[in-house]
Amino acid sequence: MKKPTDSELEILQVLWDDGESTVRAVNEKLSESRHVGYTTTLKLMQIMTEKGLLARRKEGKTHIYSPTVSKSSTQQQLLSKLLHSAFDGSASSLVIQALGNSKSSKKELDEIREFLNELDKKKR
Amino acid sequence: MKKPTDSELEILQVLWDDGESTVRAVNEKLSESRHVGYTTTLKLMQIMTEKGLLARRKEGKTHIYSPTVSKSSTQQQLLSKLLHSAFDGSASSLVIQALGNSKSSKKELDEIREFLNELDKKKR
DNA sequence: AATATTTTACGAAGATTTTCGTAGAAAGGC
DNA sequence: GCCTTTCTACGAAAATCTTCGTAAAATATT
Repeated sequence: MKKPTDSELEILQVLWDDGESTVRAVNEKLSESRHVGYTTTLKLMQIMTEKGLLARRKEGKTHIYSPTVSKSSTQQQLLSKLLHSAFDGSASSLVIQALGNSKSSKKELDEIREFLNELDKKKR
Repeated sequence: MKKPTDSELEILQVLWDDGESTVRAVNEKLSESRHVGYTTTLKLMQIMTEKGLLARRKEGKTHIYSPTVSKSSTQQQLLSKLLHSAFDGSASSLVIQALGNSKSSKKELDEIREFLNELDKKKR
């Protein structure tokens, strides 16, 4: 499956957050942060359906769209792309960069430590 | 500064690895992994110079190019973009995804743990 | 000096992504 | 039923990114 474009990702985010939605609903959500015409959103969602990123069913006169790809698998895909294109495939250097420049809370850092321990367990 | 495109990033990688280089050298490096015409690389590097991503000086008849942006700041830029577009700004979830799907060595994991401890120290 | 090679500059084609106008179909209100 | 609103389909313009052909300038070779 091909990587979603930036605009496509925006739409996926809305659908992951809100669940299946009409074009109108998605467009209104997007319009909160920037101007975007209704038919622009419509066209993108039609294209995404052709590509297989979205599925739709008809309800009355409108279509209701839902994602066919999961959030985590998409995140994985984008992350893996970045890992190889910008970090020479070194996950640890990516992770350290990510942590270095983000003000993560103590709680989040503990969460990560916990995760590291589990990984270790599996390794042993 | 605008995010480099995929092709631009490839070129930056060569220059970060090898240091300042001619178009020919960059093109040869790129050609190791995929076919790409000499003038294609030339054109891209000219555009990157216009954009301010590269600088060049003349030596004899050829130009010698060098990056004006650092690898780490570019990584940071791309990471931050991904963080917000795909991970709702949650660095910990990005990090956990990154670790979960990469087979990092014990040593790398320890490196990360070490980094977490330093972050904690600074937090206190 | 004539010829060949290398490099640059330019422009434009091709591909992809993003945007929206227009027309027509579908539904609802009067 | 007729008018208004909402939605879809289509096509194409605009923007960005990628690719390369061609020609001219600079240099090297013989």
